[in-house]
Amino acid sequence: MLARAQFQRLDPDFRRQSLIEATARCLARYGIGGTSVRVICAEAGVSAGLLRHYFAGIDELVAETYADVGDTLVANMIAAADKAGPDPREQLRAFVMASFKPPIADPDLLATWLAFWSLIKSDPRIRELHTENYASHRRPVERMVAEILGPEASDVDVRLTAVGVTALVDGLWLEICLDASSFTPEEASRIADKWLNTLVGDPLKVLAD
Amino acid sequence: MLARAQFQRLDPDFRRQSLIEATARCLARYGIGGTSVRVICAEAGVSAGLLRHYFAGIDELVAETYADVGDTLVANMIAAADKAGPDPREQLRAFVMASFKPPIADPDLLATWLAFWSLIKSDPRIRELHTENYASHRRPVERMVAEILGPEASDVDVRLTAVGVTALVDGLWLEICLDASSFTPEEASRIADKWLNTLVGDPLKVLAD
DNA sequence: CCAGCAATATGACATCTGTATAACAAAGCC
DNA sequence: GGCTTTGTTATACAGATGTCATATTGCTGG
Repeated sequence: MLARAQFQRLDPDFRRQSLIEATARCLARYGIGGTSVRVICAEAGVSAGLLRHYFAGIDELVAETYADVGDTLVANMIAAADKAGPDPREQLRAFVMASFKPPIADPDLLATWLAFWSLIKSDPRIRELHTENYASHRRPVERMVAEILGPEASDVDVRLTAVGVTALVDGLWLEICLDASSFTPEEASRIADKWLNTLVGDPLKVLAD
Repeated sequence: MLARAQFQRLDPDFRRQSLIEATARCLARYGIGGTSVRVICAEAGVSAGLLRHYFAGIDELVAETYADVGDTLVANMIAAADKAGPDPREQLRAFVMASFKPPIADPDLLATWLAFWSLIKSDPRIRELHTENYASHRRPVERMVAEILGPEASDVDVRLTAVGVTALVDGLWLEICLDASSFTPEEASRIADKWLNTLVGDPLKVLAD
């Protein structure tokens, strides 16, 4: 009887990445409570012991998954902004609108995100990653806002405007992921447009009055 | 030797409530992953077996905690709105501003909330409670918005305006809880004020243009 | 084609989980 | 004061968890 190969020996980098992606799928599907070493490895089609061959433990794997998902997300949004051309106003608009359509407006993504957020309290590494990711999300917003408002705008104006943009986008994103039936992506875009016009419509001293 | 009383026999309603509050504290402090039957009961100063004397299981206890925390939250915000007097505009403003100050703007509360949200995917009861709580949060917003916009405003206008208010408030609340250093409650209020003026400044056809 | 290394699998481990069961004890009733 | 009720504890159990030590196995350089 011819013995079938019992496993495949793959490129280490590929295996690492496939474990990370399996973790993301599990977090999206089962939440943090249902995502264990064995569940992840089954999803990746791999024995449970292999996890510790590539990662110091499940906590490290989850952290690397956070970094991976977060980077992909920010990269997606920046790519959307870049595609909008050179006008910073159009860039910001594209950046914002990308949040209301797939793959960003996605209940699975929110579920994954919630799993990460729920670890911030207990896991210092996750807390660190969150701070980094949040900064790399806000940085481009502040850059675009600064360009739109022009050099006369104060730092406070820029900062608060960016905060306002981020807040509305996060809130709409949250709601549309939690309950897609409460409003459509187009409606979200209309709301966001109104808000953007208000915030960056008057080029001077928008919020610090 | 005089034997000390080994436990206290308390009013069932009181014990139930103390278990619920202990659960809320544990969720805030340790997250969903660190909140087990034994941890909750230790926090409540009670033996582990007692949980099942008052609740069908830990899932039910967590669900009741969700209902309790959610109701308290909504009640707080409605109380803030009521204290603002009869003008619906001032009511809405007070309702919104309450989100940026304690006890609503509180990292522990967000942590608790994240724990609940992370269960929506897997626990149908939690999903149900979320829908209810969300509705009871939006209902007063829509009521106030409708009063402000007046009878000429279409249902779509009212709905989308309420969505916009809720989204900005949620986003600002999220950010201020996650990182209190990024802006102050006063700054959040200024941003929200600007948004409210935009949304309900023009009494007609605000968003459906 | 063989040797040796590294990727992968296997099984065992202590610990923690939620729950079930039974013994205990505190308060109320007669 | 004894009895009943039931709030409360203690213990045990099966299963799941993360990790570890060890045994395989696939691949590659000679």
